[in-house]
Amino acid sequence: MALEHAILVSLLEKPGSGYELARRFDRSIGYFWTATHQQIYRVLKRMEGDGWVAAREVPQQGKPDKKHYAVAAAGHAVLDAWLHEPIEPESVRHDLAVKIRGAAFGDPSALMRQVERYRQVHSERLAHYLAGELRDFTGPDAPAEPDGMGELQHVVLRGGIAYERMTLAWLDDVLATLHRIHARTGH
Amino acid sequence: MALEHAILVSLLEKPGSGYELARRFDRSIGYFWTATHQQIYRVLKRMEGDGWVAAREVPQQGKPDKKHYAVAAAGHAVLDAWLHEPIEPESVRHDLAVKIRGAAFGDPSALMRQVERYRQVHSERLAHYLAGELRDFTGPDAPAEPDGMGELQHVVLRGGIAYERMTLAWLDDVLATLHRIHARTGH
DNA sequence: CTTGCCTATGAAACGAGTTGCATAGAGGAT
DNA sequence: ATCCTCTATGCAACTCGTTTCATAGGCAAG
Repeated sequence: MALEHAILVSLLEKPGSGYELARRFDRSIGYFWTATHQQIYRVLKRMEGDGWVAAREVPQQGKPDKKHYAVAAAGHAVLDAWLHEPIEPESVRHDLAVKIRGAAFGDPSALMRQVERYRQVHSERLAHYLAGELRDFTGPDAPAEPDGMGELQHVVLRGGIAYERMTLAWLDDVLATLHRIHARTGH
Repeated sequence: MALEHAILVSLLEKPGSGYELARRFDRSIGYFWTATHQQIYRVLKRMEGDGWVAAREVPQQGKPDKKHYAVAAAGHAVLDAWLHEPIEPESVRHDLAVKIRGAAFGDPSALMRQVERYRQVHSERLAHYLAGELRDFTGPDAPAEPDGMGELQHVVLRGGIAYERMTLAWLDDVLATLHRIHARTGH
């Protein structure tokens, strides 16, 4: 489990409240790591108890008070140790792959409609990534910070883009295969 | 949650015991869906109670008795209904992406070693997929079954191959980026 | 003026997945 | 002789993630 680490990285990139973190996990970070606000609040509280992060109460007008979090020295050490640990293999769980193999025992045309919708989602996600890349990394402001923070964010985004392109090409392959089978078994 | 559906598909492709299923989930099916024997036994028992699968006790000599499962009519109906449901977006959880962004606040060279090991794992996985493709789908026995079971298994495998190729190319990109940053910040 | 959304945090219950342990006989290795 | 591995199933405890609900003020739309 590494939600703690994802929170540490996000807070190092930019400190903020649990609520702000939850929104980031719905956006940029959420493309490769999902978390609900419940998880974030709970883990954040534990991390504060362990001294990984330090909270500062910020009174606000018109809005509820918020707790502003920043990474403490202990949290920094934890992250550094984690970077030295081996990368764990992702635990795969692809609904779609199961459905495709299941289509042999059901109605392939039913699946085709769902795959087309799914393809649309990934097509939009790719467009969104590309727009983000243009905005944040390929524009006139592509500064070479010494820490390489932006450069590393960019290479992760390029990974997302490569993933979406690969997925779209594969979904076309899937659709062609389903069509072929449907044409054969349909009559 | 769709472990039930993964089990149904696997049992339709070939009926068998919980133990056999667990081994399949460590092999072919495990490439896109992981499950331990604990989960499988528990879910299998529930599915039997719900009438989705039917069990048959098979006494064996020298080995413990086993329960041989096959999909019942109700299970077939459940699977068919599931195929009509929309495909849920995968919940992403990429340790590596978090680590890469974390490398901006730690030691990039520590991460490089881990990425190189990780690349090795994916390289081996690709080789394994390609060997499996050659063995099961590209050999002399590539029969056109009317139900398209093998064809659908093949397109899922092609997805795995495409994923590994994309990942390897991206990992090279990641390594080049880490090298660049390390060279810049190292001195 | 009431309904609904946004900010901001949190409790409680539930469900799914993981880990450790237990049983038990057959067979191979040291 | 002893240890390890494989087949085959299962219980119990635990962790992690999801869902539902609650509070509470401000703001905008109808």
